Amino acid sequence: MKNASKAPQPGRRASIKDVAARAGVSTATVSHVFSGKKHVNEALEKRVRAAARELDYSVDRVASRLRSGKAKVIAVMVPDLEDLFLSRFVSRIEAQAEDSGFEVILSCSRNDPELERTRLRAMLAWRPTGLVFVPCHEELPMEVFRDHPDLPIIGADRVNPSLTPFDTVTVDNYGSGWTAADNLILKGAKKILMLSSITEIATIRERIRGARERIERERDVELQVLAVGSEPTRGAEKLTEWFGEHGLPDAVISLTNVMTLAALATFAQIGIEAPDDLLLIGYHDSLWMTARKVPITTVSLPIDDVARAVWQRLESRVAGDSSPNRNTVLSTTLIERDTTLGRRPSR
Amino acid sequence: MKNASKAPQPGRRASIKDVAARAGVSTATVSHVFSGKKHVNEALEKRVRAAARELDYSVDRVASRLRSGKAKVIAVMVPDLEDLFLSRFVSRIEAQAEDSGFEVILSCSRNDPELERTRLRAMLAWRPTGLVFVPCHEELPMEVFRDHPDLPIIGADRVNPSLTPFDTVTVDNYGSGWTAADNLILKGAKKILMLSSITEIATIRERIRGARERIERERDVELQVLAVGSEPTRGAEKLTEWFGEHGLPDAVISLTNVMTLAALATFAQIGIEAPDDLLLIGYHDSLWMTARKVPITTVSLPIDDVARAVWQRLESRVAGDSSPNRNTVLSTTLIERDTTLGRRPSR
DNA sequence: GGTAACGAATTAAACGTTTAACTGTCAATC
DNA sequence: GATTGACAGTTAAACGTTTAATTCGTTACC
Repeated sequence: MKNASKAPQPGRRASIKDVAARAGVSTATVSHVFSGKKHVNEALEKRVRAAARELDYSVDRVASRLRSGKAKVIAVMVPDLEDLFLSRFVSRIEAQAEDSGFEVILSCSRNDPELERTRLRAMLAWRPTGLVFVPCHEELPMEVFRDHPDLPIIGADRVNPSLTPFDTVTVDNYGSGWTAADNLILKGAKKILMLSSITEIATIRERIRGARERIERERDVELQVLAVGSEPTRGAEKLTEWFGEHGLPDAVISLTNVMTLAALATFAQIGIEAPDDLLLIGYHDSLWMTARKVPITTVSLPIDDVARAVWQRLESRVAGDSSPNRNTVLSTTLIERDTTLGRRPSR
Repeated sequence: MKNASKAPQPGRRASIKDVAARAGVSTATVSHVFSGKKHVNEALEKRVRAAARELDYSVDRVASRLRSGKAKVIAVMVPDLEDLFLSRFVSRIEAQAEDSGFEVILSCSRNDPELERTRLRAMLAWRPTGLVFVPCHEELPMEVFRDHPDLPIIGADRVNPSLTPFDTVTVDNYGSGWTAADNLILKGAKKILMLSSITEIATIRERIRGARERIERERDVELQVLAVGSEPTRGAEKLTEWFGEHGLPDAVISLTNVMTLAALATFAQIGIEAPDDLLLIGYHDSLWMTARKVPITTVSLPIDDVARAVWQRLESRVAGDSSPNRNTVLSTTLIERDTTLGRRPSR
């Protein structure tokens, strides 16, 4: 008879008590073995581990978190997981979190403030260590945060730093619009069209504002903005329509990836081509933009840097940093490719 | 003096006890108010809610889960979150989960079996209700699953149904390869090149096997396979090299999205074009493939259906369905566009 | 008026851990 | 050979909920 084997109830999972009983030690010792917080005799440790294996025991993090109050979990809330920027952002945050030993709980508000509120509430009920939050609306769900006064929160991307009572990391959308417009103006564009899905998103509005303020410095340049919804084929139709009414502009700035596709589809359909017939700048650089006969000039957003900065800030807050909120703004890069080249010699 | 207000400790979060004390009721009543499992007098309920609001109380799901044993949480493990298929898959699963009131914890193995093992262990320590698992390797981490014998698991996509002791939902990769090859053969292709990043992934191998078996039925058609790694520019170089050595094939089947980009980059660089100089079929239909002058023929993978089937299976398992494991295989669609058109009349 | 039946609220025992406080044991120090 | 300290292990009390069992009061019924 080698073990004081008290078999656990048939259906139940083995708990620390079962392991302790089987190994003939106290539950405290078992806990010490698995948490490594106190040294235990080698022979004992072996016995404990053996017992655990035989019972298919594994620590229940829920109980552990309840008692100790500590758990390495961060919550991530984004408005749209299909968005290229956001899905990559989530991927990066996830990687950093895991490398630092954090678990990730994920939620998506699908651009619905009401959903955002309820899902946020549900996530935070798990008492995560921190929250990475990309809001879907300027109106933040403050009552939810009020219920969690000590929760470190880092806002990212679609956030208005000046309205946000926590750290933020954003991209210089204003500057990117300015730069794009500036580039086109220098190439002699007089009539510029900005193409967006919707203009309700803060980041998009900033891009437009940047371009507009640059253009206001010129007397003979005009800026138009066309919002066509997020459906690319429908967008292409609307753009065609617009071209019919207003004539071809000198340049198009498409404010999202999908809008660039809509623009290209339109161009192909009505038989015009950048840079011969107009100039084109897209937003959010992506592999397919370079693998074409005429690679596309784009504004590249520093996703990886945003993720890094967010994580860094979060780790520092979690570690107890209580300095005033900081707004980190990262700048974009205009990657100049063929669609903004000077007109090519021969057509 | 309207309330027996016993203020909670300064730093501490308010617990159910604090709320109970402040509202002058028992903790059970507070619990009933928030869980809705038992009716409580309207006036009392009001008092409880008021007290909760004043104390910024919200239920601690961790404690609740510990006591009740129930929690609606599902774990999701995928090998790569930047992959278009997988990130969309995760998005869909997440949406379905949330709609059914489940929380999602997410982890990414980054194609590393060791990471997969440890992260899986960490996730499952939270005792989720179910697991959606896209493995990174044929060798499944069975010991981890052994520790959680009652956990419903659904394997998806990169999984070999015949080696898997749980439900699976996969795509008919074999059939897709067969169909693609068949299509090209009917158009007279004699020399077909399959372009992949790596051939270690089960799904990729199946696609190749499908094409190979179709081609073996012909006496005068040959199939070559070229693996060029997952870096697109490096891939383009290798492909150029290959063209130099072996001459142009009649058709290229690029087995991933990124490989399609590598192929297009190569074509652009050496000045050839589909379908004039060779035919091209890509995998994984994506918006940018249609918004070109010559839209690309692709094998479309039914991601949304996969996600739906996975979720359906999971819900049924969670509900107690103990029927034998089922392997669901969804078929792909070849969307024929311009890159496999018969040679165009004029060049 | 007595009792049965019911509903609403309370009591107190869990759930599976961690951990402060405690008990031995053994070796080192004077 | 007492005293001290260090170390290894145990005891038992939490952590914040849920919930079975219980109490109490009210109403309904004969």
